[in-house]
Formats: sequence, C-alpha cells, structure tokens
Amino acid sequence: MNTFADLIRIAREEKGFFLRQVAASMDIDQAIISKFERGERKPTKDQVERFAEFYNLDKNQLVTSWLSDKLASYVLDEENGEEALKVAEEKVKYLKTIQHGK
Amino acid sequence: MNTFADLIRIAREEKGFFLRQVAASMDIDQAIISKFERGERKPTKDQVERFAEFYNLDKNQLVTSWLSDKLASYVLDEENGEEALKVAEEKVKYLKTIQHGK
DNA sequence: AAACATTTGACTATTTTTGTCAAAACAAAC
DNA sequence: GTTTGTTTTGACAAAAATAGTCAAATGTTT
Repeated sequence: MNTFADLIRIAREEKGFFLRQVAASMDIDQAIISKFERGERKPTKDQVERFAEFYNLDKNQLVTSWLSDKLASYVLDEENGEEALKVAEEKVKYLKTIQHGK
Repeated sequence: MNTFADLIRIAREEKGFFLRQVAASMDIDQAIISKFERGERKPTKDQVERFAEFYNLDKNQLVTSWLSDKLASYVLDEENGEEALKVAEEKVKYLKTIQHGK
C-alpha cells in the first residue's frame, strides 16, 4: 500500500539522483517534484507515466498507486467515503458490462 | 445501486412536481436540474443535501449515491480504475487510523 | 561560512466545473 | 396543425480547482 509520493522518492534515492537532475531530465520544475515526493501535489496522469518510464517502474502499478491516492484523499473527509468507494466499484462493474454489450 | 439522477427524478415524479416548480423552490436553474436528472451534470454536495431535504430522502443514502456516481465516472475510463478503488479503500482505512490516533 | 540540495510560499496560468439564458425539441389538447 | 406547457440542448460567462513559475528560505555537509 505505497503512496505515489513514496514510490518516486525511493526510486530517485535508489538511483542517486538530485531533484535538479530529475527536473532537468523530465522538464518539470524541481519545486513541483519536491511536492510530488511529499504528496503535497498530485501529478497529471501523463506525468505519472513519464515517472514510470524515467525510473523504470511498472507503469500499471504506479498509475494505480497515484489514482488510489487521489481517490483516497478525495473521500477522506467525507462521512460516506468508504461506503461510496464500495458502491462505486459495483457501479463501475455494471457500467462496463453495458459498454461491452452496447 | 441507484444513480443520483434516478433518485431525484423518481422523487420528483412521485410528488408530481414540474422542473419549474422544483427550480423555483430550490432556487436552481431548471436547465441544471434537468441535467442532474439525466446524469449529465453532477451537483455540489450542498445541492445534494438540499435535494434530500426537499424530497424528504435519506441524506446519507443520497450523498452516498452522488459520491459513488462521481467516483465511478471518474475512474470508468481508467484501465486501473477498479483496482484503484479497492486500494483507495485500504488507504482510507489506514489514513483514518492515523487521524484518530494523532 | 561556503556550497549545494530541498522546501516553502506567493503569484500567475490553465483547466475543469458550475451557472445563466434563450431557443429548440417534445407532448398533449384542442 | 397550432396553441400551451414541459423538458432538453447548447453556447456562453462565472467561479473554482488544479497546475506551473520563480525566488527566497531552510536545511545539510564540509
């Protein structure tokens, strides 16, 4: 259950990069990357995919981590958050059957 | 597994109101309510709560329906949507334990 | 304290979401 | 088939949320 923030920070430290270097390579302001690594800001999906490529991380895993972070923070202060997440799963399953069988 | 749209449309029809009447009572443009009832637009949380009051519906149930709609449509076209919803549940549970024990 | 890395915060830009309005579409009655 | 009444559509404006930029502040090592 890793956060996106932890995953990219650990990946960077393992490779021994400085923020400045990653920022230059990926063409993203280093202040923003710093915020990504502390979960203060959420990247776009495109950026997530580029991080996966840059650090050679599994793309699906990283996207799932990022997306679940967003969902969790989105519903965290909602009284019905957990219940809504469960119901949403059912709705997604249902909606997908419709899409397929259209 | 009802959508917010269905719930408020059915509630209105049961009470025999016209959009115009609901719009006037709730001070929301009737075009928007029409879109709410077809799921074309999502109301704010405040509006959801006002709908619950206006139609005498269970507030928690209506909010959950609305929130799960939003989550479902949010992840519907994401490859990792369903998995992310599950992971998000775990993250929410975890984050709440932290909040409590702070 | 010098040199270098990271974090913070104020500000702007961009994107997404919401609101307004008038006209178009639909339906029933006559 | 036109009048009356309801709902839907779509173009546009307003507001809110999210993302990006930059310089200064903070932290760390030597």
